[in-house]
Formats: sequence, C-alpha cells, structure tokens
Amino acid sequence: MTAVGQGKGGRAGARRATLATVADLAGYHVSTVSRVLNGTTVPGARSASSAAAERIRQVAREVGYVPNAQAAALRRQRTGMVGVIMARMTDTVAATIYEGVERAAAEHGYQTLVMNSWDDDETRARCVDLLMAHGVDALIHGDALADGSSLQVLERSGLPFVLVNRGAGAYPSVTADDRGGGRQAAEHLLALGHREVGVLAGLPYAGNAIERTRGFCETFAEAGHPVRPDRVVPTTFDSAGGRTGADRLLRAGDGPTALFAVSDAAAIGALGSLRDQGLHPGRDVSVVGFNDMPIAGDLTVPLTTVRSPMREIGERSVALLLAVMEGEPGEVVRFPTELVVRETTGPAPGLTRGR
Amino acid sequence: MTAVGQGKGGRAGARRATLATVADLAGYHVSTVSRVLNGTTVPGARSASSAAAERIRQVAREVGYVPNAQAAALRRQRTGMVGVIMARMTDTVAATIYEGVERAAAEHGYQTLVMNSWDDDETRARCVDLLMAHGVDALIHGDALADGSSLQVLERSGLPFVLVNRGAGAYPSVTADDRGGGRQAAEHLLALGHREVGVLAGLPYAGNAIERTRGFCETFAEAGHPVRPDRVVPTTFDSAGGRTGADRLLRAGDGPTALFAVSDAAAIGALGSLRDQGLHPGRDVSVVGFNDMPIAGDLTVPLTTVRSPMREIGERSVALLLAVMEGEPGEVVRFPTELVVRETTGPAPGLTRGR
DNA sequence: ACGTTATAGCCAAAGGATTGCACAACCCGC
DNA sequence: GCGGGTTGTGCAATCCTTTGGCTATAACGT
Repeated sequence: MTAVGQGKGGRAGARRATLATVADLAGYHVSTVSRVLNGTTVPGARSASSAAAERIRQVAREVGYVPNAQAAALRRQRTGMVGVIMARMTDTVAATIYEGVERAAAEHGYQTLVMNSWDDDETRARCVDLLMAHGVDALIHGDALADGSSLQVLERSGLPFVLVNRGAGAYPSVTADDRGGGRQAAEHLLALGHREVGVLAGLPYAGNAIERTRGFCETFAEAGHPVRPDRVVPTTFDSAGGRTGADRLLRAGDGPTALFAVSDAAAIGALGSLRDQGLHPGRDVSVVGFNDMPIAGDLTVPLTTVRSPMREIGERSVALLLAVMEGEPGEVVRFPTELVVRETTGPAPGLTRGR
Repeated sequence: MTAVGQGKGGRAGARRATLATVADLAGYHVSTVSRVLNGTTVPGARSASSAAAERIRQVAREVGYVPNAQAAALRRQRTGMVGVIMARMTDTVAATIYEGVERAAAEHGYQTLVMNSWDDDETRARCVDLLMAHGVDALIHGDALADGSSLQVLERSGLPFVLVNRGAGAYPSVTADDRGGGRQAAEHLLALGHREVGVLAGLPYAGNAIERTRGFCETFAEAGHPVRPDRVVPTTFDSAGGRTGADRLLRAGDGPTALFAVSDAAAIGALGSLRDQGLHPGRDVSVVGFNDMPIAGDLTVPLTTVRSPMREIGERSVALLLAVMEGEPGEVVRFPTELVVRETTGPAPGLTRGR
C-alpha cells in the first residue's frame, strides 16, 4: 500500500499543501502566511506588506492551498459548524426546514453537519455524541421528544442548542403555531357542517403532532362535537402512515365525514385510501392536510391544508441559535399558520353515508 | 466575556474533558488511555491490563469524555467523513438517495457531511472547497454537470470521489439506467397508441435528465414517430417546473396526447396544469413520471411512472466509493428501472383533441 | 544625530489525540 | 539464577494552525 492511487491525474500521494508549503515557497514564515491568508485586519494592525501579501496569495493559489479546518478548529476552540438533527430527510418538511437552516447558517459563516435520527432514541443519542465529537459549536434539534426527555443530557453538556419543528416545554424552539393551525383546520370543517371527524394524529411523541391534534380536538369539543377518541389514530408522518390510518378510520362502518392529517404526506396517503374505497375527496369525505408542501396545489384534487412557513422556520431557528450562543435567554417562537382552502374539503354529506 | 454562559445547568465554562483529564484522574498516561479507549486490538497486541482498562473506561464514563474528532483527524490523516453534494434536499429523489448514502456510510464507520449546491456553479465549487477544508476523506457528488466540467478540479485534487444520480462520461458513478427507463416510458406510450408526445426534459445539463430524454426520444424516432423538437422543453425537476412546462406544451393549439416527465414531481406539476385546463389525466392526456416516489401511488389519479431504486443507488454509491478509495478502478453502475403502470396513462384519444 | 514609534516578520507555544520506540517488570526454561 | 521473550506503560514527536510576544529595521521628529 505504498502509492495512494486515487485520482489518476495529479500528484497523487502528494499530501495537501499546508501553510508550511506555502511559507517555504514564498520565502516567509508560516505565521506571516497565516495572517495574510486570514486577512487578519484585526486590532494589532498586524498586516503584512502588500508585496508580501500578494506574493503569498499568489503562491497559495498556485499550490492550491486549502486550509485544514481540523487544525484551525483545534487551535481556536471553535469549528464553525452547527449540528442539525432531523428525523429523516425524505420528509419534505424536514428537508425544507433544513434548507432554511443551511442557507441562514451559511450566511453567518457556519457550516451544517446534518444527521438523521430516524426517530429512534438510540440513534438520536448517538447523533448528539457524534456531533459533539466533531466539535460542532451548537446544535439544532429537529426531532425532540415532546417530554424533553432526550434533552437533559444535551443541556448538561453545555452545548448551546435550539429546537426546531417540534417544540418541547420551555426549551428555546422555533415552530409553526401548531395548535392554532389545528384550530384553523377544525373551524373550517365545522363551518362546512362536519360533525363526525377523524384525526391522523402523527407520532404520539412529536410535539408538533400533539399540538396540531390538540388544537383540532379542542375546537371540536368547544363546538359541542368532541372527537371520538377512537377516531384519533397515531400515524407516521409519511403517506404510508396516512394511508394505513385512513384505512382504519374509514373501514369502520360509521366512518367520519372528514379527516384531519397532521402532515400533507399523510393526507395524500389518506387520499389513496379514499380512492381505493371509491370515495371522492371533498364530496364523500373531506381531507385537510398540514404544511402546504409545493405539490399540494398541483394534485388532481388539490389539497386543502394549513400552510406553515417551513423555510422561514428553519432560518429563524438559526437566528435564535445565534442569540442563544451569545448568551441571550432563548425564547419559544411560533409562526402563524394560514388555512389554504382547495378542493379536498366540501360540505358534509348527509349524516350517515352509505356503504 | 469571562464566563461562557451557555447551558445554565452543568459546569458551564468547564471545557470538555480530554484524554489528559481522564489520564490524570485514572492515574495513567494519556497514551495508555488512548489505547484503551480505542480498543487498539490491532497487531502489536499492545493491550492494557484489564484492570487498567476497566478503571480507565470507568473514569471516562464518569467525566463524560467525548473524543475530539478534530484532534484525532489531525493526527491520523483521516476524518472518517465523506462529503456529499446534492442539488437540494427538498428534491425527494436527492433526499432518498442521501438516506441510502448516510445509512451505508454509517455502516462502514463514516459520517456524512452534506451540502446543497442549488445547482449553481459557484456554489458547487465552494462546496468542494469547504468539504476539502473540513478534511473529508472522499466525496459523493450528486449534481455533476453532464459534460464533467465541474469535475476536473476535483480530479486534480486527488480526492477520491464518485458520482451518484447524475453520471458524467467515464467517471465512476451510480445511477439508474436512465436511458433504459426513458425507453420503457416511450414503449408504454407507443403501445397505447400515442404518437404526438411531449417531454418535460429536466435540466439540460443534468446527465440523468439528458439520458431519460434521449432514451425516450430515440424510441419514438425508431418507431417512426420522432418527437417534435419544440415539444421537448427543459424544466426544473420540481413540480413548479413541470407545471410551467406542461402549460407551455398544452396551451399550444395542437397539444400532445401524452407527456413524459423526467421526474415525478414534474409529472405532478403537469397534472396540476392538466387540471387547470379541464383535462383529465389518463383520458385526455397521459402522463408518465420517473422514480416512483412514495406518494405516486396514493394520488387520486395514481401516477404511471418509471421506478428507480433510489435508496439502493445511494447505498451502492458508498460501496463504489469505498472501492475507489482502495485504489480499485471505479466503474459506471446502472440500476435497471421498472415501469409501473397506474392510471395517468391510457389509450391515445382521437388524433386531434378538441379544445 | 539620536531617541521614539510604527511596521514587518519571526519564534514558539499551544490545542488534543495517535503511535513508534524504549523501558521495566515479569515469566519461562534450563 | 540468568538469558530470551512477553507484556503493560510511559515518552515524545507529530499532525497543522493560530496568536501573543519579541526583534530588527525603517521612518520620523526635533
């Protein structure tokens, strides 16, 4: 295993150029090179002569010098990376929030190091450890447990962090106003005359799902039409979960006339279930989703849903994190949601449907 | 700025425990601690006594020692991280592939460091630099330009890399058999009697889009019904792109009777366009997508599409990367696709449609 | 012409983990 | 009881950058 034999092209095996390489070639000391390349315009006015600076930059470019972030991180005690934990990237909601996070972080000179926790406790814990090992300066936690149980270790570690998408207790977090969104969905269905409704309630330990369900159910209860407990079924957030849940709710003889899904993907799964049973969304059974993901409006029967500003939520979480890193107190931020009425909802059919 | 003032709980300001901390407390030398904690079961069998090992592990646990990956990476010349560049995570295809990558990488003890390039040249280049700076051991490139122009720098750098999702020339890559998939879509539509078809062709510089379009068009040409060039419109891969493209194709007086979209999202966008024009998918206009993302089968009119094993592609790319890192030659892998016929395709209507 | 002050650049010490080498103690056999 | 072979540990160099301290030179004022 002598030669490195990777890229066929260049000087394979020749290790990356370091400060020393540049210093030698340019005829300066590494410290000078470092200062030039870092543009240390800071206090001591430790600037190099412009001649030196130019020469050094020239050489650096020639040898393709890329600073070793590891070494730099070791010396200054910061990596410029923030860790991001998400349940899974194929959840469009998570992905969109993440895009917001990445963009905002980049704007402030931070890299993001993402990991998928798969909503699994052990993996979640391992993520935190790994991210800490890689020296992230802070953490954005996208899949906290509603009871905050996963966060105590984190808090003890002293690593600054904020929650996003799923809140938990008083921990600093940025989410949609999930409860309010649930209420909006409920009010809409109530206004359409629906009385017997079901909820595809999402994961029972996810703060956002809980709040959405709560807002929805309490609104129906206040209107004098409490949601039957057996009509609130836990699901995953994806379409498969929505489908299974809807199957269960609709196959029962006295199915509900409307469904509220705590995610658009689950709502689409419910649409699949409806279709299989020959039911038409918006006419036979109404369906309301959550988030308003981009395809919602393009469906052949466009989805009524509660819009949440996902990307903004991601961006805001970075701002909040930065504040927390500065030692500021850290707040609980909730973005208002907006009901988007399309065609999967319609007036309630006669109290008892056939079939 | 004396106290650190982050986590309120624990010993804030107390820096992370290091090897030295553990060594002192356990009464051993840091080198011994290092060996124990790394389980250096390697060749020299220079193991520590089990007494020492136990004590050391005990102490490490007590003080919550987390190794500093930066420092370790500096010393051994590897970080255990592979960089991943994707156009954007909200593209479900990219996200799914990434999930495969992450999982497979983790299985082999690697972390992934993802970045979104937004399909922008400058950003793409910056991603590579940043990933190199962070010392990734290798790179998985998910948004190569078809002409390979973005890859020469990379090749020169000597960093091992493979392409995924979008191939380019003879560079090692893992993709679906995009051309074959395009053919399958075409054969299906031909069999249904469609002669006048349009293509939502994706980004003109993306290898996968190009190949899918090519496979499709060549099959129609071979059948004696070449696709009119003005009916092949470039689009983005998302639903907005598909919608705009379909609007353009269908608004022309003599619209095609079928559309092939190089992504499911674009296909769904096309469905939106159809709906707006009062056209029924599968009856008035047939639509074929690509990838078979999970919701495809749950749509109210389920989507006919060409299935590609996205997650597997991601996983395989890691395997290939590992091989390349070992100095093996690096191949071009293409996974076969499978046509999934659902309900957005049907027999071609009379040669000229009304309206 | 000499003292004073910038300026440009070098020196060397971290920072935390890994690892080849050296060393001491111990075991065994004869 | 001593040589040869293990075995468990310690020593110290090394990876690359950053940065406070320091020196030498140049510039400037009177």
